[in-house]
Amino acid sequence: MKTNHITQQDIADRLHVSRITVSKALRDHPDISAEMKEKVRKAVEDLGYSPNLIAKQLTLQKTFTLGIVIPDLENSFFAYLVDSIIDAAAERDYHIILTVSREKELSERNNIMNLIGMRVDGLLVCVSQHTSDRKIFEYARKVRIPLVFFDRAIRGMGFSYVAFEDREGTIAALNQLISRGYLNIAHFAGYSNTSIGSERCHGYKEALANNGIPIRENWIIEGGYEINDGIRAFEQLYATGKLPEIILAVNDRVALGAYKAIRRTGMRIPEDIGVVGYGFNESAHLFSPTLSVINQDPIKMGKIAASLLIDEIQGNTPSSHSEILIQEDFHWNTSVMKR
Amino acid sequence: MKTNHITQQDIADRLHVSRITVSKALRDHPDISAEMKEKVRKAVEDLGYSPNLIAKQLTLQKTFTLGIVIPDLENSFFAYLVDSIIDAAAERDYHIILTVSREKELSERNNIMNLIGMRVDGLLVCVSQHTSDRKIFEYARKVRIPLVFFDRAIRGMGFSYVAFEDREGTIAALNQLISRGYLNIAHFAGYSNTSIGSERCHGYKEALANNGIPIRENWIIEGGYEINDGIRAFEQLYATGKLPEIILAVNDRVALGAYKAIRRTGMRIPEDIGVVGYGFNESAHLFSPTLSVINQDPIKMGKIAASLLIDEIQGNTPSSHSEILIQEDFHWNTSVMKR
DNA sequence: CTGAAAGCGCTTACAG
DNA sequence: CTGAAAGCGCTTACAG
Repeated sequence: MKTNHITQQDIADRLHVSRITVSKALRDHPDISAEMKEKVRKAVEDLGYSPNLIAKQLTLQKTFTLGIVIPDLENSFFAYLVDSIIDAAAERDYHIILTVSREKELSERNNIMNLIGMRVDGLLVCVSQHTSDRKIFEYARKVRIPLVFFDRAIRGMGFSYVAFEDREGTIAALNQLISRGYLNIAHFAGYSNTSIGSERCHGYKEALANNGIPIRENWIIEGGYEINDGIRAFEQLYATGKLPEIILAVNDRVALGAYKAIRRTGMRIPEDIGVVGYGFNESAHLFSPTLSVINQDPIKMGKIAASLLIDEIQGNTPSSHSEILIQEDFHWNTSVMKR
Repeated sequence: MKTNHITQQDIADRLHVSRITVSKALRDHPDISAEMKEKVRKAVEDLGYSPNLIAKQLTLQKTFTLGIVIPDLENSFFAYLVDSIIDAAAERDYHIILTVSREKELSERNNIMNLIGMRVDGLLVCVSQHTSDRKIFEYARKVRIPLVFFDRAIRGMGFSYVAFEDREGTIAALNQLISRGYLNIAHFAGYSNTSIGSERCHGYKEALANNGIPIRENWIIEGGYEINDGIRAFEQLYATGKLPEIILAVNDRVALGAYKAIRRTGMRIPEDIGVVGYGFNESAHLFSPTLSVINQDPIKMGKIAASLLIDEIQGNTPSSHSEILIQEDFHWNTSVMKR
């Protein structure tokens, strides 16, 4: 069964005018008389006309659509982020086509090609963990499609980038903890070949070094971003015999894994050991005790990335290669004892 | 700065053939010689040709795109759902345009109109809580666009619908609890004018009635789907003086609110009071103690809804008005003491 | 104030 | 094996 859409021609036929007249009336062109516009308005109503945006896009060579590429929607950080991108885009009359790479480089590539094929006006991408080939981004560059990276980027290609001031945020948070007397802090790290993993780990090391605290290599446990990685990391740490006062987990899923593993040993949070993660308020409050976090606001990031991209699309930007770093602040919640 | 896209004409020019030849070669048409196809393939590579899907869609009168309308992406149930729709759609070569209504009827209407304007091949919608006007859905009917409701629907309009077998699932779960001796069960209900709220509440009442347990009206506390609603409900219940053994919360956010409010009183879960919610494993395991849930698998729902819709689009379906109910099973986790 | 022409980038019968 | 014609539904100068 075919769908049943009315065209401008149908309206024109009914009113015995040309379709150009209808097109103009619809866009409130000064050429057209008020009476004619009113007639058209009525016919639109009666017939249930819905303008074919595809045709409009082809004609205008603009789609008013943004393509998003994210690694994973099941991570609530990204869900909030996408939600805020949708809002920010809608405010400026853009739609969103959403694609998910599932952290696979191949899907990422296909998604970007498809989005370019759909002629989205711009691309918002958070690269997958394993992306190493820059070819697809060189292609994006070649066809001159505006592209903004957020949260995770391929650097040095001249695309704009929105990220958190991760290293600074880490240092500030740890300084605060250290000044309260917490000198024994371990780090469950991500991978050092991702910008997030390496920035956070560097921040950790720098903070300790700045405060003259020696770094114990077996207190830095590298290995992934999932719940199980947090469990494994704690087990490994536990096996060393000597436990820290606080664990700095590279993200909230790893922190959750740490919670689970800690509980299994019978230890209590925060009395026996404290946990600090990176995250945002809504997700920190799903933990009990509520997770202390170096705060990363996905809503703020989404807004900034979307408007940066739209500015580039509309040519409001001086440089098309801005790098925006969002400040982080430490939220001291109940997963760390107040001192 | 304009984008820089190659067209079939550009390829034709370079190869000194007509664009029709190129078009045919690209779709592997038998008309075209193997050598010519090879030449075209090479030119595509060299020039970086990316087919303009907009033009293709206009010509074919098909977009291979599904429009999604959900109330809220920040609810992880929906995030998982959308993710699984994206996957299921991708498997059959469909894209997704995602819109979020934020539970507002007006946004919902605008989103649907836009999606129809974009000429998506079909619509997947979960109606907002407050939708009362059917006009937009009558319009969808009129233009004959395939539409499948999921999770929440406007009934009686002849659209297909995928939902959970909520009442049965509730009854089965409560039977299990009652047979273990839990006779005092309260219900934090949603709104009775939403299908979810009323189905769950009916299931609750029926289960008690079936087991000859009198219904205490002040143990049914109606009022919303958010964390704060759960907090408020528990405070109200607590004020009555007489507490149940188990609280059946209408969803996981309300359950989380109950957790928080319970903790504030110094009571322990599950020793002093148990909590049961509706949800899915991934979200239940974010709770500690892990939440016992009447299981609702968003991934299953997404897959079913997407393939039902695509079947309707492709005309593989006998009736375009199927109603699919997904079975629920009870996951007895640590938020209720084992008896 | 109204309309004819050309074009956006593609595909699909139909000829040759 | 290759191409000319018509069309998808819209918009935008340009005439009248």
